[in-house]
Amino acid sequence: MDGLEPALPGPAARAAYLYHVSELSQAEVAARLGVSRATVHNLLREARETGLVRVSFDPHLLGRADQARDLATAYGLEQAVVLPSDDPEAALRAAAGMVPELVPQGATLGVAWGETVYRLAQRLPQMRRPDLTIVQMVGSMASPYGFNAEDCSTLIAARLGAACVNLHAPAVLSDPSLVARLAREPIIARQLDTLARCDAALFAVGLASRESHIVQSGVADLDTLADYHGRGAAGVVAGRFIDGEGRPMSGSLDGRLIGIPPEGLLRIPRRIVVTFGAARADALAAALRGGFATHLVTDAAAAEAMAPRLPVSPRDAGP
Amino acid sequence: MDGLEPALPGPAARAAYLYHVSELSQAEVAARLGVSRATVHNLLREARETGLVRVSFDPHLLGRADQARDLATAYGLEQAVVLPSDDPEAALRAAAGMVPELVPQGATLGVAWGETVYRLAQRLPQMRRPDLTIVQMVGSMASPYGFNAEDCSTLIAARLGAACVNLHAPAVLSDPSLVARLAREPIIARQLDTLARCDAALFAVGLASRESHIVQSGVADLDTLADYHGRGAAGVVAGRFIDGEGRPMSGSLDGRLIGIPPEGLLRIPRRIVVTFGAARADALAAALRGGFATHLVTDAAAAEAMAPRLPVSPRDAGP
DNA sequence: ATTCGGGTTTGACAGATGTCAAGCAGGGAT
DNA sequence: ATCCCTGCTTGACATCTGTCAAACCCGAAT
Repeated sequence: MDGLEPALPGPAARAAYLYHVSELSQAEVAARLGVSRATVHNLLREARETGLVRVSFDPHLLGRADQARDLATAYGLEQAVVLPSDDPEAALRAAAGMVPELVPQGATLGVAWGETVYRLAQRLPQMRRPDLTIVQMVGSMASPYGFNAEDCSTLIAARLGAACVNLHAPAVLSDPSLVARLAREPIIARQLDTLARCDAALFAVGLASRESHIVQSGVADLDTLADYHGRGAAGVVAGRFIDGEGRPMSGSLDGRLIGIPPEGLLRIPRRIVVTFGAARADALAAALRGGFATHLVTDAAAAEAMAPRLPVSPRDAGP
Repeated sequence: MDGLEPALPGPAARAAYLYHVSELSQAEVAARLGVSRATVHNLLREARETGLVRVSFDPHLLGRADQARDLATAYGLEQAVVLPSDDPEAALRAAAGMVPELVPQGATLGVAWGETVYRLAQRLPQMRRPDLTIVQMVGSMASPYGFNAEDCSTLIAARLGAACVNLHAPAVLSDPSLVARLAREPIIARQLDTLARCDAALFAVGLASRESHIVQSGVADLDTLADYHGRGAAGVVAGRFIDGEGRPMSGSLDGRLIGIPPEGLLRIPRRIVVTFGAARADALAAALRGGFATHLVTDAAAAEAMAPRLPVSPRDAGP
């Protein structure tokens, strides 16, 4: 795990150093390296893509600092970041850029899966953090989106240069007794045990609607959805329905899911939630009320749509 | 300490977001912001200078990885980085870029002073790390270089956005008994106490020659220097002469210096040494032999000049 | 020996960026 | 009211950068 060095990209590193640190122009770098300018350009692109050089962005000074503070105080978050909504793609990239900074040194990071998490994962910067371990928090399902459950954790681990522990089990079974037996299997038990020891978790809040990945991927069928929805389901967190107050709901899925249980999730000390869009504002607000997040990354649209629902005095700041 | 927000540079942040994250061209950003392209360019410069956006550089993949590994194993360092020597200015910038990453979260960082540390400090990226506390490890002296002792710690703290504790005492006094009395003064005692609790230290290795800042600033006069030098002084660490094996030397300065003592320095768990140039190779090697560093940033010139002096088998790596 | 195919490098162009002197706005002094 | 000074903004130019099709290289297959 330490022996296989990832084949250092010598010329790219040299070019990147001369360009970014020595502040030579691409033409000057080309002259020193004895190649063409175009090649230098390609080397620099490579250096960026492999994470050798990185442009990072301080999210705190993004203008929406006031909204972020309001959210953080209202829901007792350690930290909240509100990104501009005008360009969803950019917001996702910005979120991807800051998530790694929210994961502490040496942490074991549990990740859920879903469209948001997957799209975030795709945009994570390439890093080298062998100190991290990524573990899949929710069992797998074949997914209609072109990604499947394992891909989320695997991709995140690959991007972050971290180790990866996948949960080799389906997300849902038809019979609680089978779940119980499976959970006693040593391989699965060990993985569930790792989950209980996570230092951090990364997940999104899903919708309790037929567009939700939990429905699309078949974890819940339409009847199940209708049942939970009829009883007030406000959203989905790590594969579990929650009500408007963020309480995990019981129902026909009880005992049939393989993955971290809500109380286990809540025991993880750092819980990073990434969720965008006004459409998800209600679900997000419910999850926050349930205390699922300690760190939140969202966008202005969601933040504004949540504002009327702030639990207490939204702003008591001075003039 | 938390109330005075540092006046968020709204337009700069907005421009930086649109440019770096949304990946618009400067012209497009200008159109959206209703200003000229040149202004956008200025805003982007400002964003870079204030640390809002930052280009960071992975130092591990810099090509000299083999030399770095040799040094690390030879001297039992946790981490060593060897930068190219062809452009000293660039090496200093690169070092400045990586030093903040070597300082752990929430640490109290002791800093020595001298030309290297000061020049490094000037090139540190602008950050916001209120979790850090910078403390001056060595007493002050009027300095002939245009910087004085306090400037090092103050500048480092300012750059890093950290708190700062300065040592309000001279580096050297004529009489040990006066030092002892001064050290019992509550104000000084408290500061020395903070020093004993540092989580990390940053310093350079100085030369035991008349060019050394320790001589130039008057901590040691020429006679003192001649004495220590005659008895085999190989370098200076945090204001104290060390011999070729890195042992602190006794002499006429005994008991007359105010600042962290060598054994106190060695008790700090993370000791970051930054020293460049073949001329300092001997001094650096001595300091490393004395175990003063856990983390080293140096250049190829110094590394090569040190190579013959490696304590044991320099390279036993494969083909 | 020759051909083929993949990947890399190059040259040239279109477009983006950095620079700088001139222009402009706002505030303080006369 | 006018002037001047300072600091920000602008337009225009010179340079630098990104792109892409054509050229090239090299190993594998015929």
